[in-house]
This record gives sequence, C-alpha cells and structure tokens, in this order.
Amino acid sequence: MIKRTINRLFIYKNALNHFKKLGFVKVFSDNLADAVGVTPSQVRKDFSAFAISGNRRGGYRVNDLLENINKILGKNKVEEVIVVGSGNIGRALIRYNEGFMKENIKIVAAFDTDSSKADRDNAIPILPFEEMADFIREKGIKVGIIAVPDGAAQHVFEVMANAGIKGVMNFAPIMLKGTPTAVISNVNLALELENIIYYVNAGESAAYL
Amino acid sequence: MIKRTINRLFIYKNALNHFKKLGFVKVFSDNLADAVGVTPSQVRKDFSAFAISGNRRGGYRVNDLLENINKILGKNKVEEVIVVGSGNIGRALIRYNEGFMKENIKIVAAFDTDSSKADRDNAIPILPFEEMADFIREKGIKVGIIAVPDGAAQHVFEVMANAGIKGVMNFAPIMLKGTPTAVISNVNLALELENIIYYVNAGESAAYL
DNA sequence: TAGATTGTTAATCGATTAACAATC
DNA sequence: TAGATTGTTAATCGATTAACAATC
Repeated sequence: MIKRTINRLFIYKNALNHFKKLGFVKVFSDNLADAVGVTPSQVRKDFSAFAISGNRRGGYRVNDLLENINKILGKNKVEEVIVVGSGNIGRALIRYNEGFMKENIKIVAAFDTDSSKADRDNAIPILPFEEMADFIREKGIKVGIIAVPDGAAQHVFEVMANAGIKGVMNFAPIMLKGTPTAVISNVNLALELENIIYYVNAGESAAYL
Repeated sequence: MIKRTINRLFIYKNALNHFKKLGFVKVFSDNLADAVGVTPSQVRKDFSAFAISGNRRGGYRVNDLLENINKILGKNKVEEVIVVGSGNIGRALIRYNEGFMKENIKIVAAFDTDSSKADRDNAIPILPFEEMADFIREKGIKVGIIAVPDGAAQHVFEVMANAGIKGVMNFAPIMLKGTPTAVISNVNLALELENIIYYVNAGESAAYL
C-alpha cells in the first residue's frame, strides 16, 4: 500500500539525515535497508514508486535523495496542532512539545471541558473547550490530537471536524465514526505494551512487532 | 499474521468490556466488527484461529468470549516495567502511569545517566543508570521502555538485554541491533503526526492510517 | 420449520521479496 | 572492460474478504 511507502519515506529521510551528519556522500539501497530494517529491494521499490532514481553502480547521492524525498513529503513550514484533553496524556504531549518541534510540529494550544483547568498564561495555553471551534477556524488549524476519556472522544471529534480539522491523532481506544473528511490515526500506548508483554510471557523472542 | 490477530484480540477484549458494561449478553460478529472497524469475516476468522466458538444463529455470549480471550491473552497479574530516560518522553510516560495501571501495567522505576536527576523519594523513583542492571535482576523485570536520545538507545538496549529484559518499547527513532532475545516495538509519535500531516496537506481524507 | 449466523474453505487482494537485464 | 548496483518485472508470501454449507 502506498501508505506504507509514505511512512517508510519518512523513515528513510531520518536515516539519510543521520548518514549526512556522518559525512556520507553516497548511499546504496543496502545501507538504507540495514539502517531502517527492510530489504534492499524494498528500498528500491519505494523509490521507484516515486520515480526517484540513483546511479546504477553508484548508488544514490545523499543530498539528491533528501531533496527528492523532501519534495515528496513537502516538509517545509511549521504545522500548528492542538490537543484536546489536559489529563495525563494531554499534559504529557504538551510537555513533549519540544520533541515535536524538531519535526516542525508545534502544539499551539490545549483545550479542556473542565474550564477550571484553563491557563491562558502558559506557554501553551489551556483553554475552555467551548473556545475550540472558533480557535480552529480563526487560526486555520488542520490537525488535532484527541486525548480525552473514551466517552467524550466521539463528540470531541465531531466538533473538531465541523470546525475544519482534517487530521486527527486519537488516543482514545474507540473507533471514531462518521464525518469521512478527516484522516485518523489511532495510538494506544497501553495496547502496545500489552502486546509486548504478551509475547514476552509467551516466551517469544527476536520479533519486531 | 498471528501478530495482527493477537493485537485485534486485545481490541476485541476492550470492545467486549464496553458491551458488557452496556448490559449486552450476546454479541454477533457484526457487532464486534462495527465496534472495532474490521469485517465480520475477520472477527470470525480471528476467533477460529484460537478455536473460540460461538453459537450458529446465536452469536457469542459476551462473558464466555471474554473468558476465552482472557485465557489466551493471559492478563492476570500486574506487569512491572521500567523506563530509561527521564527527558520529555520518559517523564510524560511516568506521569501517564495511571493510564497504564488500568491495563495492569505498572512503571516501577525510571533511570537516567544524569545522576543529578536521581530522585529516590518520588512515587516512581528516578535512579542512576548504573543501578539499572541490578534492579532488573533483583526484581525480575522483563519489560523496559527506552526513552533516551538516539545516540544512547543502542547501548541502553544492550545493557537491558544483558540484564534479562525480554521486551522493549523503543521511542528512539533507530533500529536496535543484535541481541535477538527480546521483543521490540518501536513507537514514534512525531512520525505518526508527520504522516497525518502529509495526508492532510495532500488533500486526502476518510482514511484510517 | 424457516431464518439467521457461525465456521471454514476458496478467492482475492496487496505487499514484500527475489531475480535479473540494463547500465554506469 | 569487468564488476557492482540499480530499476523493474515476476514470483512469493501472507493477510483479508467473500461465499456458502453446516446448524442452532
């Protein structure tokens, strides 16, 4: 699926930046494959899908490759995102903001239905949920993170989508329904850990999940 | 792959607990499929793979299903895990601990090479990295979370693996090499967001990533 | 019984890998 | 040139979906 190819493109980009920092001028599909854990065929196939070409015998020039990939992935300006829910996950994400900044992602505000949690003076202000829709519209926010309790997630999603949000990272363990105008990615750290624990207790090893 | 089936089993379990709370006594493959976003065939296939059976015409009894799934997934006792790195992600995870507790997962300690960050009085103590190996051995810890800078991740992983860690959730954007005795799951929230942003800017919609 | 749903097999779909001719 | 690596096609692999006989 092209989704996976796009995802790997981001990963290749990351590896290439490492290589560049190490002074590499050229890389071979073999090098990239090793670095990110796929086969060399996969690397070449992925590039081929986007008409990125190297030199037979000479591999790929790191700078050219990065330029090509960046053109495809279009990472240029900072993307402003919002977080809804200032519980454990929400606050954790806000605190992790500087990690996102490295990738040109900036959390610009958080929202919470409990307006007693409002804190407009914070570097990343925490605002009452009622202000969210206007905020989204005014600032033209396109991406939001849902970090509210299960029961509230669907409603929050609908309000977001109505206000113009086009992409959502959802930490609530439910399927968001309706409004097929947004890209949704579900993240569940506890589920991830549960899976790891399952394989550990099952005595499995040497597996990448 | 059976990995995906196991993962879905955890998700079914979650949905079933919801159903149970709502008073459902029976569910059909259709209900579960709707709830978690797969096809009814998939649900039946997954159950079939573990010889879980229902009643033709009568669907599955919620309690029986939960019992069967729990038997397979073996979730009973609390699993103690450690976190290495008390930077942004590490601290965020520690703070999210109560979210993990709901799934019987407990972060019991964090470790950091910067021993000035040590804090033995915290509910979840932050200890010097040098103490980690002994801690793992003494407490029989099997699962660890790597939340250190890229450059340190490989070394941390090796120390962990040598001390007996069998499962790792890795937040560093690198492929951990060697030591094929541990299950590894890579998590990269920034990458997840980058993907969402890509599709939003590409004008795609209605996609689950 | 008639009808609806399971359980399972077969068909489809898509992604990964292998292989190799082209070529730098 | 000889040798190594790409680019792409074909083969493989595995997962999902469809279909339907079994049956409650």
